[in-house]
Amino acid sequence: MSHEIDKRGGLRQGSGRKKGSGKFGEPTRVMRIPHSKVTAIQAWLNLSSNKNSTDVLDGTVPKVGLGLDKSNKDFSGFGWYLPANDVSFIELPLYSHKVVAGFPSPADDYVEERLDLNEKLIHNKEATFLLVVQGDSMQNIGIKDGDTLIVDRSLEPRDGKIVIAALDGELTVKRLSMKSTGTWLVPENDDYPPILVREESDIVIWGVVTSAISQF
Amino acid sequence: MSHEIDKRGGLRQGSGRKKGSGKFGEPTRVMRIPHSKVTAIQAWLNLSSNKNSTDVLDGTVPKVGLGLDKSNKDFSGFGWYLPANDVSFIELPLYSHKVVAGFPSPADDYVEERLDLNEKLIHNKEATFLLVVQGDSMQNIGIKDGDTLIVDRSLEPRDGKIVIAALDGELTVKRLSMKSTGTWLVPENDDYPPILVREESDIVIWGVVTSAISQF
DNA sequence: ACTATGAAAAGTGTTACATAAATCAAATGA
DNA sequence: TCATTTGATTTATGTAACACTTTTCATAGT
Repeated sequence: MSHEIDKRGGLRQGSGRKKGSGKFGEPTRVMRIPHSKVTAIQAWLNLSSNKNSTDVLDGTVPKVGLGLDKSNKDFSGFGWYLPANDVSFIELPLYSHKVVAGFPSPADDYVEERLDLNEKLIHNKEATFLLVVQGDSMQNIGIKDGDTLIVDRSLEPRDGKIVIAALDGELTVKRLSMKSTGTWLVPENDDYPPILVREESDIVIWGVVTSAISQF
Repeated sequence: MSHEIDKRGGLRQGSGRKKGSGKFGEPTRVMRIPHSKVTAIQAWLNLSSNKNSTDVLDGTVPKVGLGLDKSNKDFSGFGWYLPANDVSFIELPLYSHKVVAGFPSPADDYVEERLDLNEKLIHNKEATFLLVVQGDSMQNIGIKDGDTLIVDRSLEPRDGKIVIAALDGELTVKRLSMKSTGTWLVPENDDYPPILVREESDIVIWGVVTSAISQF
């Protein structure tokens, strides 16, 4: 005769571990990572899974209607932070065009203003990094191959802004365009087509380009 | 009777794919990554897979991710402006906390080296000044109305350099061209003609343009 | 009512596996 | 002879599978 089977457990609704209860709070997937970056990525993952960390960027994180999920919140991780060195100050004379119509010398009274390039170009040094452009997809607005971009990740990506976007694992610089037709990443070069950002697209906005520097 | 077995191949020394011939140039391991960070990490790995480069400013555009859907032909690649500590990170196979500090993080503690834009852009502080462009005569090389130019008076104006020239009392930015036909000030805009600098012209070269800055 | 027990559902790190790509040497062909 | 083809060999790479672990809930037992 059959002895009593333990009736504990059994199929029941709502049992089991809850989704999102892991240390990342979201689903995961496996990726192959080169050894030299394993430690760095682990550190980053630990950083962002640390809830009480005083993330400088909290609160200034862009919210975009890009079909992005809450992954937006974790902007904290990437980009090389190269804040301006606050020790060294170089003040430069700035001549307005009308003034230099004459022949002033840098030492004379025609100097209207002196400024520090760091102050002029970097407004939020903790959230600013630089990168170098390769490619010509933005040449119409003067961003050329080899130019250095100053990127501020604390600025909200708005319609019309030049943004750095990681789309399906590739970094691009494009103009963000939010139309009734959807959200687009628009090159400034007629040889390249605009890219429609679909709902299911895997996209992360890394920051807003505030300046482009060409060196001759 | 046994027919002839193909004798091609067979065990041999040194055959096969070489170690380090993958896109990362080093061994890899699998890691579990939260979905929200997959794109960012992919982008970062693509950026950093410029193996042989020790050039601080260089960066190569990633090739194809194998098996990955990389439909996006339209791209502008980037090179990072790599700070010194990142070079160390690449060259030294250490996993100390110091090295991980090269990994981008919003926390100030993780920034080892700060970049000074003044140092990057200005080489001779005493002889350098800024001015703001008016007009579009140099738009072909990305110098646009409103851009800020960094001008070094200590550099010698040579053929091909972008210079600030005062010609007959008027200040212009042009490319200096010294040909057998004479000395020319050449606009980078087809709507404007090159200007021949005659013997009797009243011309002073104010300096050589080293950088142009566009702000968005 | 309170605790203990065990099944269920999800998380996590690692291994395994199926191709893909790269490389070399023998075989083949010009 | 010398270049090309062929196929084995080796490493690379993305994903599936696995062996746990952890969390959660329903029921049993006290």
